[in-house]
Amino acid sequence: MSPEIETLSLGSSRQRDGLNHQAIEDYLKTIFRLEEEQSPVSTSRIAVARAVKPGSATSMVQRLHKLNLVNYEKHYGVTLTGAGRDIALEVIRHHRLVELYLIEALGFTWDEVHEQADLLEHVISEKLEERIAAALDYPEFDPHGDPIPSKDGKFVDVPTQPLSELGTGVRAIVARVPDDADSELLRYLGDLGLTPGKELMVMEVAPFDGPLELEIEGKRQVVGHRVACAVLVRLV
Amino acid sequence: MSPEIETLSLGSSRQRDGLNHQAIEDYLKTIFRLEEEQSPVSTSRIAVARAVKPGSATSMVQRLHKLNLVNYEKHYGVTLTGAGRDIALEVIRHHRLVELYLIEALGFTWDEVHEQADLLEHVISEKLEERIAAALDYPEFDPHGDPIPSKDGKFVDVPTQPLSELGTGVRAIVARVPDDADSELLRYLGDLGLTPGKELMVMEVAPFDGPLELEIEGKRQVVGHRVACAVLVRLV
DNA sequence: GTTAACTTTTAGGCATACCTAAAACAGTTC
DNA sequence: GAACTGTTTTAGGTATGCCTAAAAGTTAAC
Repeated sequence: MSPEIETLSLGSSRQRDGLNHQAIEDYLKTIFRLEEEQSPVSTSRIAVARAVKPGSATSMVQRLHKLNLVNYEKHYGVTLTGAGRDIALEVIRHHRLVELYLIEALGFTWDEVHEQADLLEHVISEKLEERIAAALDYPEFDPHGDPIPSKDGKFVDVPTQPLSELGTGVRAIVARVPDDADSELLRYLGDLGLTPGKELMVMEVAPFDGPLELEIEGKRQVVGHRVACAVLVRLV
Repeated sequence: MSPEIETLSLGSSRQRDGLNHQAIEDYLKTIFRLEEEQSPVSTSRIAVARAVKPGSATSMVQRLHKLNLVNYEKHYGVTLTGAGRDIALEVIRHHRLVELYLIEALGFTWDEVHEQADLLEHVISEKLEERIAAALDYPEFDPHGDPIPSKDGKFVDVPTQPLSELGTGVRAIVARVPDDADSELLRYLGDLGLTPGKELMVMEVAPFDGPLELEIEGKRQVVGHRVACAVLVRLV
């Protein structure tokens, strides 16, 4: 690791060297997520995901490239370097630990935590991260079912598929729900019982992207197609 | 309150309007503290306290003035407006609540919390602030003995004096220790038993700013003059 | 192979928050 | 009241991270 990269991974470095690492960390996190969908990542996908103009994304990518945090070839795409991935995973680890902590220790509901965690993730020192992880007994998943990377960058990879793709009669367990969804959707999912770990059975699937009828904890529920797309499940 | 000020007091506003409120909040906090010592506050005192050049302090003061957060007359000095004071007190409340929380809930020691709290204080939402305060049962003092302002901006004002000013035979209770001191000093004070709430008696005072001999919890301790200046006490 | 449609990059601007260096000012001394 | 001293302000410059608008590049259609 070059000296700059070393500095980047320290929580309090913003104070010392004047760099605003929040923007860098947010871009790396975005690129990591987009790479999971498809790699390499185009600058336009980054622009859309970050809600900035294409030119802004390109110039930030060029900066990340100079810092050796991404591989970048113009008109082709972007991938994270090892150093970039390390930082992305650390920020994601902070985010997911904080989300779980806010719920477990401070009584937040799962629809409230995402925004607050987006702010806190950038200012968590190594020590605080460790204390939070210890208080939660080193959890592997956050409240939305997303895996929490360990300190060495490893995390559980559960193969999942959208609930919307299941056929009638299939049994499955809710694995993940979107963590950045608006609160409305998460509260709705919570009311339905569609939370990570819950077992469900598909009773009926209406054609042409119609609603699904589910049985969850003995209760029959009907959910629309768009909602079913957002919920990832693993088969029993 | 003008619309800008309203926005300023929201924790997540940095995301929305691109303003970096951290700098503004830090300046307001600094001015609040300096006003307690002496009001109005000169731009040079601000520059020293914030470890920036005089010109930088002046230009930020001019900006705060435009935002109606400070009263400012050039070559005379700066005072906080009501709106500026509100923001300063909110940030201070966050800082002190977080310091106490890190110690009480996450096992930090009192010499470790200041730096982390300086980062967290700017990203605590109203809701998180409330949950932390509730978890601590709405405390009135932080671990260093500094009063925690309530939501409506009120806080306990304990009249204190430096330990170094006491005469032989005087009994006193430790009220406050510097919260931004380096960890070394705080650990040293902790080892001596010079923590808020502890009762002490001055056994002997050496002349010419010499050391003091104290009795704390039945043990005799000798502390140097510079250390005694840093500890504020109230008389029994 | 040229054109059209789209994506991507470049060029030039703006606000924040710092810097340095020089000019302006205030308060004191002679 | 003129000169000196130290403080304070102004002027001009840098880096970040966004913007808009125009240029350049890529891909697909004809």
